[in-house]
Amino acid sequence: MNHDHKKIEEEARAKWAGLSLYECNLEDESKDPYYLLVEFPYPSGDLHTGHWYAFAVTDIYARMLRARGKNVLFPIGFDAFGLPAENAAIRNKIDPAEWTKGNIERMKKQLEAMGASFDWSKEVVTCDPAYYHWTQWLFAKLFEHGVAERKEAPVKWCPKDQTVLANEQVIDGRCERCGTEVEEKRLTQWFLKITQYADRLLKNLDALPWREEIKEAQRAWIGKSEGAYLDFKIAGSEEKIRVFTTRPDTLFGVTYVVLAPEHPLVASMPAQNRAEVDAYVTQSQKKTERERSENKEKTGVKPEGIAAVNPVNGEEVPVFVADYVLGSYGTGAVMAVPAHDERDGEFAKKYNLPIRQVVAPVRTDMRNPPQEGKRNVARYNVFAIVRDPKTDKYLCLIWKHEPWTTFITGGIDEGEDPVDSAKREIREETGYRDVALVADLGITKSSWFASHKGENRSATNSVLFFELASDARDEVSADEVAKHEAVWLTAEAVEAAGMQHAEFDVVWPMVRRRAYQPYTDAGILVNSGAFDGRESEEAKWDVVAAAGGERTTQYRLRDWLVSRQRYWGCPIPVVYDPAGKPHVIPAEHLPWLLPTDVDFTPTGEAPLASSKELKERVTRIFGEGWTPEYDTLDTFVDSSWYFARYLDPRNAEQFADQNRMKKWLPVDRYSGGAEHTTMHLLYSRFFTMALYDLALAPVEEPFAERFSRGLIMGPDGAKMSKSKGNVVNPDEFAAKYGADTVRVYLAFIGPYNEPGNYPWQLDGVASMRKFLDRIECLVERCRSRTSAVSVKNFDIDRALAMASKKIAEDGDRFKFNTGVAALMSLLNELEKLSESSLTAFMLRDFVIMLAPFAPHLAEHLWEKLGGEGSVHQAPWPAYDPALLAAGEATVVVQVAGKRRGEIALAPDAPEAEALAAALALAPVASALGGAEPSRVIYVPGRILNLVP
RNA sequence: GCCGUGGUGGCGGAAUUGGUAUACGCGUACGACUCAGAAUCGUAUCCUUCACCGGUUGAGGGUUCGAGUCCCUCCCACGGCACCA
Repeated sequence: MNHDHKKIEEEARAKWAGLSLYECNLEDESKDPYYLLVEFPYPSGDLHTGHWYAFAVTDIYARMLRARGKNVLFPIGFDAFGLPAENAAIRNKIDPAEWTKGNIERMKKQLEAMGASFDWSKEVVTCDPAYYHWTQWLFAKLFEHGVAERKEAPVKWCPKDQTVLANEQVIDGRCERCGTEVEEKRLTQWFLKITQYADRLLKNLDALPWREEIKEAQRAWIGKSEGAYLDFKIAGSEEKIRVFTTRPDTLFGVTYVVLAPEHPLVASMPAQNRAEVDAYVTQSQKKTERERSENKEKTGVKPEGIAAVNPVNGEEVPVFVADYVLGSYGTGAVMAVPAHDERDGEFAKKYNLPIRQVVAPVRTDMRNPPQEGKRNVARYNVFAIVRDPKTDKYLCLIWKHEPWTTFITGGIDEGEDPVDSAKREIREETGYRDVALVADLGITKSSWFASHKGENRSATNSVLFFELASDARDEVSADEVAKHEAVWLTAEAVEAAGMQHAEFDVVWPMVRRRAYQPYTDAGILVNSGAFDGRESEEAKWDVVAAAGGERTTQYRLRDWLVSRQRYWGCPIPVVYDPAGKPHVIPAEHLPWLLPTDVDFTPTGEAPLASSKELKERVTRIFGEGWTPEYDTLDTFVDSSWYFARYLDPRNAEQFADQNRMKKWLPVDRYSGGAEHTTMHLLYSRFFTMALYDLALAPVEEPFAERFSRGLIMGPDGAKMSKSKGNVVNPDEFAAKYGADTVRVYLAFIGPYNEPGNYPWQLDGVASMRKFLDRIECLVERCRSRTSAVSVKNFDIDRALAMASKKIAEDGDRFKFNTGVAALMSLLNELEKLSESSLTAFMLRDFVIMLAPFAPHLAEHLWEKLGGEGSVHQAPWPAYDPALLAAGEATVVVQVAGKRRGEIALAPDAPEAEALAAALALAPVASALGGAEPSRVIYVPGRILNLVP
């Protein structure tokens, strides 16, 4: 341990405080603006490794960009509303505001000790009335334009705490606070209509240069599906059931219709067994989220006397009520097609409902594809699979003049029943005459080239599964014996044989389960009246038209429920008139302050309802009979626009100045945790888009780039947790080794541009301290460290130029690990120099490049080296680009792609020169064996490959 | 189950466009300094071999003068979604 990090850190902090180095002048036109944003923290009280990783490493980039001449906005604030403050208040009887304020003060000190170069003059705190004033104002704007609305909806309810929970407060179907299983309740709540923006939120993703996994997570969250509404009349009634389907092509396969228990028709339809239906509905509504997800066994009830009419063919089918259909998606009703949908298939099996196949899988035998110019013959075949239950083997034919193994197949004669013709073929080809049909596996279509007949076959196959009833066997004709031999194969042998059936992949899983399995892919329509023979994908919209349906698009995304029956949040700026109609609070009464005379022990009512002051305030301002809104806003609303407020945090007239937003938005780079790639990111995008439509924001998309960082694990490689006892407190390491050591360690641990997991390794931290000590030692060793005399050293100048380029480029890619590695390599080079050839010039360049990573030590060394002002005001080392290309390059010589040697050449040496030098190498000559290379591949400066 | 991302030494990882695989660091071994230890410094460290040769980026195949990188099949890990019709 060499340098005194405590003293160095204190001195550096004192120096920076006097220079106000990090305050961004938003109006500065002399430099390029760059908005670097990192997710603001919740003020929980103490910084943990996650905070260090988030802020210290992002700070490296902020400092790097400043040195590279950008006008960097690197702001910070606190996402200060939320449950922990309220829970602390309930537990310890303290004011959530006081609790939060104390935590913020403590965290500010820690952030400062980290060496983070945040611009504190832009600080925002979401629980500050000066901030939530504008959260409320924006909510009012959204309400005025119909983006916010009040409606009844199912919500999660904790029966013990007597309160509504946010989705994220429900963990495995239980309340995160008390562990009670949550229930669903219908309540009237405030929503933001994010679904109106679903399509734009989806489409814009294509153009955003974000990692695919982030975009895919958002796409999945939005969950777009295209389909149609179809109306099924209820027989003998004017009522109809509207269903949503993405597979109208399977309409002829509908054998029943299902309503969700919540569907309005369920209560009103004249079911003969009304009591039974009601009992089912009550029972399924009592089911907790947990029970529904744990037990996927399908249940349902059939309202007797009710039938639905298939709009395409007038067929009457039964109706069921079942909770495998969700009330909140589509129309809350589905047409069930058990032949082509897994869930319907499962339900139909349990309730013994008919399964009607209407889509036939189509396969082409790729080993014998149909040949052009050959006759096409359509056939109607049987395809019989026979299993012997005693031995669990399958009856197969090994062909004698063809390289085939097959099941038993054959043509169906005119007017013959497929089962009869299968039995006939089995008897003729193998002699077995006593087989029993076990399952009809449906219809397939296949085509191949029948080489023994010289024609293309296009077959419709009836696939039938039999079991051998007895070994009784007839004589097989000599003709058949000449063609193939009948053998019994185990399942493994069948799979290994590579059966000569194009549809084997579809049929075989059904055989193994001895039953038809729903076929969910596209194919050719069968049993579909006028649509028979058409491709399912192509015909689907024609079926919709024939059924009088309507094309439509559905989304998985629901409207955003923003009401919370909580105290510590932004009050929803709404009051109700004596008739109960909501009105937004006029702008002159904003901020609509959170009352302080509130009892926030959970009682089942929103805590604000206990405030006398709030009621009096409403009466005073709006009059007798007017009542307050008692709910507060989801904290995700607070954080959906904070990046705009950073641009103008003290503005009392507007949420942010339009010109500043024009100049600074979108955010250039947003760094955050992988856990926020769906909700927070989507909500922020939605907010920005909605404000854009209201001409309140200049951009549709708030974030040009988004980077998700990884997670720091405990030293044992497992996720840090108190119960595992592997929690690392970074402040202890900062105290022992210095903040710079922790910063460099976190930068070096792995790439910052991907969400991996990195263990906190004790030896690794110590080795970073060693690295910093070596740097200090080197500076001490430099005799002429304050000298202004520059001594040319070609190799070192080139090494500095390469490091300057590489570290900057790696920073742009958020790869600080390789940036640190470049500094280490450079240090290795510099350490090799004698004391006399070591100059202050090269060391100053080195220290400037070190400064983003180790800001305190770099400042200290900068002073030792006689640097002017602060190292954090020094420009990033410039270099002559010619230096990078200068000198000799190593060209690798390969013979037939194998490395045989290397030659030193000018980067622009001609091929002839390279070839001559290469042939002079003994290993190259011997590898060529004296022969002339037939081909020469030369990439100047890189490689010379000789192909014999 | 579906979608996405990834798989490289004992460990964290590097290889930016298809062009020297294993940079940088940890660990380990040996050596120097020391009465001794700690710290520090030096050397070695993918496998095989005394050395040359040969082999190696989850497994197998393909494209190419050349593949960690591109294509196909499979295995494994992590992340997201999941009764969404």
